[in-house]
Amino acid sequence: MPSPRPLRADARRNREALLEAAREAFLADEDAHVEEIARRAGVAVGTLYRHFDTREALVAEVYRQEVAELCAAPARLLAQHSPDEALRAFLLLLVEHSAVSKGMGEALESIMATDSPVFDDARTEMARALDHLLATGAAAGLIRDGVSGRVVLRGLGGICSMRANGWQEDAIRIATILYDGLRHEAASTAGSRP
Amino acid sequence: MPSPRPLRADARRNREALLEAAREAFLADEDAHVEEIARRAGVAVGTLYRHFDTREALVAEVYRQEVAELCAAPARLLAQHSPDEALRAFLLLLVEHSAVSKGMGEALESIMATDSPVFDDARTEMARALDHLLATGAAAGLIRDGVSGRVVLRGLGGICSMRANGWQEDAIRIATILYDGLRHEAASTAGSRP
DNA sequence: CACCAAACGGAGTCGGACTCACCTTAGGGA
DNA sequence: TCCCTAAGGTGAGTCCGACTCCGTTTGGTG
Repeated sequence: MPSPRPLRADARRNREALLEAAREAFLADEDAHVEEIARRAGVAVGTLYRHFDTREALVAEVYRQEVAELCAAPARLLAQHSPDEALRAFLLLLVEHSAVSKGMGEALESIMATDSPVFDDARTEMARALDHLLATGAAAGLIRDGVSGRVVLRGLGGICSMRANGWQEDAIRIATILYDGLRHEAASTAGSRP
Repeated sequence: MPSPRPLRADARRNREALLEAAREAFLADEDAHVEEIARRAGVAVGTLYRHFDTREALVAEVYRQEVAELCAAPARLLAQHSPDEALRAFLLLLVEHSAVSKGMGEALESIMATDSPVFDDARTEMARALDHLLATGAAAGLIRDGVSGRVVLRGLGGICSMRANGWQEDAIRIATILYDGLRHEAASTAGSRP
């Protein structure tokens, strides 16, 4: 049940090459074609499709790795800052990450917009990481409670799906507004917790 | 310079039919094919392409009309409620509008994500409408100042680009958080105004 | 080193958006 | 009323990208 077969050496190498090529391609050009990615990886399209069912599956895998990296951030930030500072830092980190890799925004967007099982793990992991951050803050009375990581994650989707000019300043402002909204123990409530 | 030629009667009729067919098609099925839209309108694809350069141009026009409708809302709400209540009502109205027409979310997303001149008018109009709302609120001391309609609009993009299950409750919560963040005269600031 | 299942290559299929050469018709003028 | 003509309509065909399929190659095992 764990792994039926260990994957042949050349296959593993090609898989790696494809992921790397895809990452590069997506960073350079948002809608890179499968042929182009395969070429970069030095394989034929058939090989690409042996490893990834569809173009989207490849995209998903690349972004899953990216997201996993981001998921480690909240715990690290909590170790270094107060919970509310950690929250703010995380929001801004996310904006920065989006700036570095334009592809990232699309990833979050997809993660949010689909029910695809491909993204479920990433979503869950990220939500858990954020839950930790929010719960710690709420326990300290610094952040409003009753807000789940999943909800905040969706708010972030809006930040990262923007690619028009001047988006980055706007993203920082939105992150700040969200942060203030979360920190502020609101007079208004939004119904039962999600 | 106003209009070079007045457009023949049958052409105008077909144009209307296409827009109507497209609206229906997009409401029913997010990625309706051009053939399908043409069929619904009772014309051939060639006719569709005589009126709209690309599929996207057609989408843009349909959504431009939708957006124009939403743009009228802030002024109306201000006439009936206090500025902060009007703001909250508008945010929730937007969520509701998204619920009714799934296509709407994609529209806002596109409006935000592209620099396409197609959407410039809609964006500007909407931003102006929101500016009015925000400025009125700020003047009354009910809403933080220094926030432009454009910025809030981008925050809304996040609300409306969500289509996963349970999105609507989450959208309402995010709208509320944004609202609280905007109303709250923040201790923190987000740099100079955008 | 012989074998064979796993992996690879790449021409071919398929499904969309879009085009273009020809046909149809609204509507203005004689 | 009936041409005449340019605006408008048609739909088979092109193009282009994701994806498939089967003949060929190769890692790794006895």
